[in-house]
Order: sequence, then C-alpha cells, then structure tokens
Amino acid sequence: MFDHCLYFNTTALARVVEREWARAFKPLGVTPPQGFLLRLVLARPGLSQYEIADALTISRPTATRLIDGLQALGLVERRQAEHDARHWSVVPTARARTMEESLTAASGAVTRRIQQRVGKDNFAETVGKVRAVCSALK
Amino acid sequence: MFDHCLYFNTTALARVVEREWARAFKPLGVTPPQGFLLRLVLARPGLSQYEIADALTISRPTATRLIDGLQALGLVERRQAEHDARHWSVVPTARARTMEESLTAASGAVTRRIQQRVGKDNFAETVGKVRAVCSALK
DNA sequence: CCGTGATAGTTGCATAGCTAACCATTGAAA
DNA sequence: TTTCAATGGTTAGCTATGCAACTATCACGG
Repeated sequence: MFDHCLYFNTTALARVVEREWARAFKPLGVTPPQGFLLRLVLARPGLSQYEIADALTISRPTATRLIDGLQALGLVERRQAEHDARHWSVVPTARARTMEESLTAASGAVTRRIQQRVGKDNFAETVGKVRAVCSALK
Repeated sequence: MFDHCLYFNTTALARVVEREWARAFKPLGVTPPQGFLLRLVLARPGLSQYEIADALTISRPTATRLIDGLQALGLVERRQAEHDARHWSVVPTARARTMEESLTAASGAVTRRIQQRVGKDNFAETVGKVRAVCSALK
C-alpha cells in the first residue's frame, strides 16, 4: 500500500537492519547504537560529546545517554577537556580496547552476510543512494 | 567514517525522514506511525490487528500500542470480529473520516517536497532500492 | 468431550530517539 | 567590569520499538 513511500520503506528497512546488527553485537554485550558510538570513540579517542553526536547524526541528549550506558559498562570514560570546562572528551577504556577486534570482526561479518543476501553491487548502490538522499535532506 | 555501512546510513535517513513527516502530520495531531496506521485503516477498514502489524511491518505489541493511542484520540475503534473472539477488527471513526482528505494532502505535500529536494528520479530509484533490499532481508 | 498446540492480543521491561527547557561556562561587547 | 548571547552538556517528558512472557480463544486429534 505504501510501496512508493520513502518514509515507509526507509523506516521498515531500518528496523530490519537494526535487528541484524543487534544479533551481531549481542555476544559482545552492546546494542547497535552503543556499538557504533564505541567504534567511533575507538577510532578517534578524545572526541567531545558534541562531535560524537554530530558524527553519528544523533541529537546531543541521545549521545549523552548512550555514553552513560557505555560508561556504566566500563567501556568509555569522560575526561575534563583542557581548555574549556564545558567540554568532556570521551575515551575508550582498556576493556574497550580488548573488544576492538571482535567488534570489527562482528561488523565485517554482518555486513558480508547482508551483502550476500542482497547482492554486492545492489548493496553498494543502495547504500550510496541512501547516503545521497540523506545528505540532500540534512 | 561509516560511509559504506548500510545500518548507519539507513538509520540516519530514517531519522531525517521521520522528522519531515512529523512536521507534516503535526497540524493533524498525529505522529507519523499513527498517521500511517490511520491511513491504512481508512483504506481498508476492518483489518485485524495482526494484519495491520503485518502490513506495516511492525510487531504486534507495537500495533497494539499505536491503536491504543489512536483510540484515545477518537480516531479508530476496535470491534469484536464475528467468527473468532480472538480477533478485533479496527475501523476508523467518523472523526477520522473528516481528517482523511487532509491526511492525504499532507502526505502528498511532504512527498513532493522531498522529491523536489532530492530529484524525482533519484527519489524513485532510492525508494525502489530500499524496498528491494528490505524484502530481500525479510 | 477433553487436552494440547497454535494463534490473536496484551503486558512488562528495556532501549533509542526527539524536543524543550534548563545549567554552567565562555567570550565578547557595552 | 558587567552583562548577555552562544555553546556544551544534562534533565524531563514523550513516542516508538522490540522481545519475552502471559491470557484467552480456537481447532484438531484422541
């Protein structure tokens, strides 16, 4: 009924894909949003929360809460930034470093699994189109 | 950083598009998920909740709660189904019928607005690809 | 008939996301 | 120097979503 609707199809796809990634990250004890935030912080330690929200295109309150969760899991720490007491830089803990490899491996595995099911070219083209539409609307 | 990730780009797009639709439906007093459920029920009155969940690709609990909300707004009613006391058929109220036209108009307007911003062909191709990937993964 | 498995719906619990409003700090302008 | 706007972060309150577990009903096989 809503075959040509961007909203309908995009949100439906987002739910399906989220479920796949949830399965992939479950053994690591993190949810997909937590996992992606953690991957970001592992790759670029010391980002401020504002920069994290920006990089992940989520709102600042959502970033605050995801970081709360990761902190409770002992995976990230907040550190007072040097020159501006408003900023906190977020850094991965040692425990997070030990997870880094399996996080990357799980991400690669689920991506390959999905690529296989939808076809590699189709996958890449879809991602490209989705990204383009997303930036056009931002 | 996650440029080629289906999860990342799809969920980001879903959030952006949801925001557009939320704006479009706000004057009508419904959220996008409520609005789509209502459009479905207006088009096919009498569907059971299971069929609604299926048509919208949401879980049954989510359907239950969306219908609760629409019922509280006086826009749908639950009726005992005739032959099976487990089923409830969901029908739009008279009040919902009076909204039907503006709901359709708002949907058309937001779609056209987005089409304009991303290009009509691009829009259609993206929706097509997203739908295809979604059904491949279901 | 009576159990037993399947099905429709709901409830409990948890996460993620948003906006609006707030607090604290900074920096610049009056 | 004081005020005031901007900025980073948090809190409050809301919706949507899912899974797991529950209730109620049905249908079929003994």
